[in-house]
Amino acid sequence: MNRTLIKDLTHHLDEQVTIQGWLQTLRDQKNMQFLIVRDRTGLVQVTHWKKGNPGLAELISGVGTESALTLTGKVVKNDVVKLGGIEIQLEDLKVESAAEIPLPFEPFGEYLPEQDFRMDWRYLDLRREVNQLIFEVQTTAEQAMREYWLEHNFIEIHSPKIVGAPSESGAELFTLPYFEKTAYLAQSPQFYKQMAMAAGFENVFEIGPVFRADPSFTSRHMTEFTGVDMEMSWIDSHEDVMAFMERWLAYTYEKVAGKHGEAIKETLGVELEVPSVPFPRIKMADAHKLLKEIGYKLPPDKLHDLDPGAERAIGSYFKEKEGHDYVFVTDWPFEARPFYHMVDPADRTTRSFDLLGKGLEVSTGAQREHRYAVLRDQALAKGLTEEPIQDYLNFFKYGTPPHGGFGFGLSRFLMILLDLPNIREAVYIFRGPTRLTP
RNA sequence: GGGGGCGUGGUGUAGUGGUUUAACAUGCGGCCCUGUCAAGGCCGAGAUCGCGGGUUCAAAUCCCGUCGCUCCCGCCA
Repeated sequence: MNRTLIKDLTHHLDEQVTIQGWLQTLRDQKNMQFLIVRDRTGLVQVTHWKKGNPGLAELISGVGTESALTLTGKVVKNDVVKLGGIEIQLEDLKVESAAEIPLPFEPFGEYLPEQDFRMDWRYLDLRREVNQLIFEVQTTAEQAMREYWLEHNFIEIHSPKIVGAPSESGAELFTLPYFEKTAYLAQSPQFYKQMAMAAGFENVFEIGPVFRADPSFTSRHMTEFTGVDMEMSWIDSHEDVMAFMERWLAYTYEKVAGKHGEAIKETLGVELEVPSVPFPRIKMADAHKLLKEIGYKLPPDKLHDLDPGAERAIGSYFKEKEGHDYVFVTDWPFEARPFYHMVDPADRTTRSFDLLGKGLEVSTGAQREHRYAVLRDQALAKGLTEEPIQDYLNFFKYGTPPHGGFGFGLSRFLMILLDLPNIREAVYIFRGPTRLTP
């Protein structure tokens, strides 16, 4: 099979070609049949003069839209044709796989079913151009991230997703029967990437699944998502992590904008702007002052934290003030952070940050506490006991460099990048508290 | 887990107490017309209005319960 892609048809004028794709529209007339055929690269009109081949005409009449076809014919220039000014004069057609009639919904209709229904028929939903673009962008973004890491001597790791002990709070863990024991699905690669620091890998990254048993019903939570994690050694503070991260992210934007900028603008109406480096930074204490100034009232139980409304307020403040989509909120109080974040002796804040993108929390990072005794004491201060985290604490017994890193949500990043209103549009298959299929 | 909203043919909507044999669009089936191109025209099938109970002479419409979906909050990426 010598398949020609639809986007390349203009290079084959007056030649016989074979194309493969889906029937998007059939206009079945008295004398002529017009088939609009789609592959990943575009659309083309295929014409058939019925009297030339009545048998073929009959076959075509019975083909449902979205059937998978192989078509052979001659490419001709025809200015009358509104779709690209070319058409294929059909000679042969093979129905590789007929689509049942009717379809559950029309992926290319003038309106879309509600999201939950589209999720039921995700493979049809994904046929839409915008969805193909989203995952092309994701592919390019991940490649750019890897490129940047590899240029900076990072090692890729794949940490286990079946774990024997909680890696952080112990909440939000899925349990799993494991022979005679109970295991858990990893809620984070946190401990394992720190283990790589103890192992002398110096710089590591991992892109992999993360599981959270939190029954969260929002447009930005999933029970399984792809975590983008990295950890780097020999840092002085969280500032080193942020400085790396913003360049890494700007590099990713450059690559995505270069490859898909036009398509993104055309299909999604979003003008990609590569964020300038450095990103704005604001310390948590100052963020609280800022919120007071701009009149955002935090609930009383949020004295050491931010709520989503505050994050959106801070995001739009920096967008307006500095024209920046991203802002680091740094130096969080220990009360709002996990035990392994390093506490700065100067002001008792942690050397940590959240990265907000368009007001959405997309990443959390920190310098980690690498001193065994201090780490143990911080765990105890959080009410943890040593026993379940002893394996983790042991990482810091035999020479572990100062280090830090971040976790970053891949789908949340796509939401921010492409202005998607719901994380379910930014992930291949959504997993939520009540969504286990397809 | 707490709170709000929604649930009407396959799909998207209209209808918020009686004039509704539930309307419109799209899709589906049939016929007609035509090198069509967001094709057009005519006809047709398709919903006991999520489910259960109640109020009323009368319920898609009001009330209660329940289920489903959804958004917000909590929590986080």
